[in-house]
Amino acid sequence: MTLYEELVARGLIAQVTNEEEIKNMVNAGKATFYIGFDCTADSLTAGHFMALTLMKRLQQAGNKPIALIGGGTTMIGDPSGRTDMRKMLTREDIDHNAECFRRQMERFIEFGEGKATMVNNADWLLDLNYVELLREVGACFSVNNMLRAECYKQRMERGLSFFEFNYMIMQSYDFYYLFKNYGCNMQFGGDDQWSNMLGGTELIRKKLGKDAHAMTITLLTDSQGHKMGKTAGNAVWLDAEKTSPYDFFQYWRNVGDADVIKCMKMLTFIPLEEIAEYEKLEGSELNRAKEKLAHHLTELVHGKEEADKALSAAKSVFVGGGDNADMPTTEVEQSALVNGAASVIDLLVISKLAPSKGEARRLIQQGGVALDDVKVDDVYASVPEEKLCGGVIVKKGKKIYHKFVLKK
RNA sequence: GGGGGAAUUCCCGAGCGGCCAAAGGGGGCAGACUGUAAAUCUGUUGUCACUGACUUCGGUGGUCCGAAUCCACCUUCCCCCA
Repeated sequence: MTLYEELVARGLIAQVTNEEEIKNMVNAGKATFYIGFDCTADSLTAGHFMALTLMKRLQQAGNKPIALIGGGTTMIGDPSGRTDMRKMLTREDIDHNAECFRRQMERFIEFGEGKATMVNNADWLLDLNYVELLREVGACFSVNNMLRAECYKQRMERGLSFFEFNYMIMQSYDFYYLFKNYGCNMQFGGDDQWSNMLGGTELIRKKLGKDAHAMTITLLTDSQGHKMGKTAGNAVWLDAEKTSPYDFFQYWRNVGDADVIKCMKMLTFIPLEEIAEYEKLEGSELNRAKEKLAHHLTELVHGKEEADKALSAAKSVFVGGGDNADMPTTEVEQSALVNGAASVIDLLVISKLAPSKGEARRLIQQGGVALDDVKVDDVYASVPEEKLCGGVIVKKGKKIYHKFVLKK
């Protein structure tokens, strides 16, 4: 099976400019492609992850990846599919975020001479001269067409500033710049980037009379059409500090039945034949597939050791037995004790299991909290110091377990 | 430049002087049912010292015994005319 066939089989490809040419180029390892990452946060997310795996797949087949950090474009913010303007970030924030991205990517993609390259569009975008740019590039864009672009649809209803409107031009310029200076002949991106990417191929055609290609990756959505990689509106981060390996593992362990196989195909490097085996599973047997998915992804992002730990911690909690040493744990300060005991409400708040005392109280009232597997029915319940020394396990809801130990 | 609207709790959206911590929906959380799934039903969803108090309705001042609701100014956005 050729690389391109595999990408199709995994359901990764959404749209392409010219399938035949792209297929041949990619299969032959002749593509130099780029994917842009806007650094609006200090860590990559599960959403970026698919793009990273794609870069890796292509790199393995001999193609040359360019990871573009959007130090310049982030100064504007992509309005695609958004209903409101992004908050403006300072240059310092952006530089910091770009650095964080670089570190995370380096663990995943091979950079270096003859391998992947990393560039930052701040290096060329920030020095552009306005009038010059208008004459050189602006002349190539039709406002009429831009307004018709899918990515601005939503914003047309609520208002789009000229500032953000320019995002497409910046992104197109990136592609043009990389084409000229790095021989980059293809761009990848999320499917929501399609219009922006076409802007680039068009610019290259108009300015240089050459063909460049674009290809978008299917957006990973669950069976209800929601974007995956978020919990309650919060991103699932690749940074262990922001999303612990255990939580990362749990996120994938908990995907819906209808989504496991899709996730396996799109995110993992598990061979398709093996996935086909998992696809035969039904009902509760699918839990095996979920476990595999979660372990595989956690291993890719955090390493085998962390993945094993997360698996064993999850097993100890949900199946019994196993080792609970790696369960998420909070060390309770001596100062949190009142009369030699820590109230359950305080524990819930300290560990952020509950955002406020009121919420913690409600959780207990609704029977959502258990202490060492015994339901807590008193709002004022507390854990005595002796017991806390040995460690207690608090269960919040059905799936969240957290260990508390008194800090020595 | 002229005219007309709008800003409400996580989101959408009611409220238009006291009965408003603010309807309804979405989302979240919890309970029941389950397979760490989905669907469904129920409860809950500002903070705290929780039968009470405190802080919230774009911002700042004002009117009033009393303001999310009225007035003035400011900020941002939308629509129409140029």
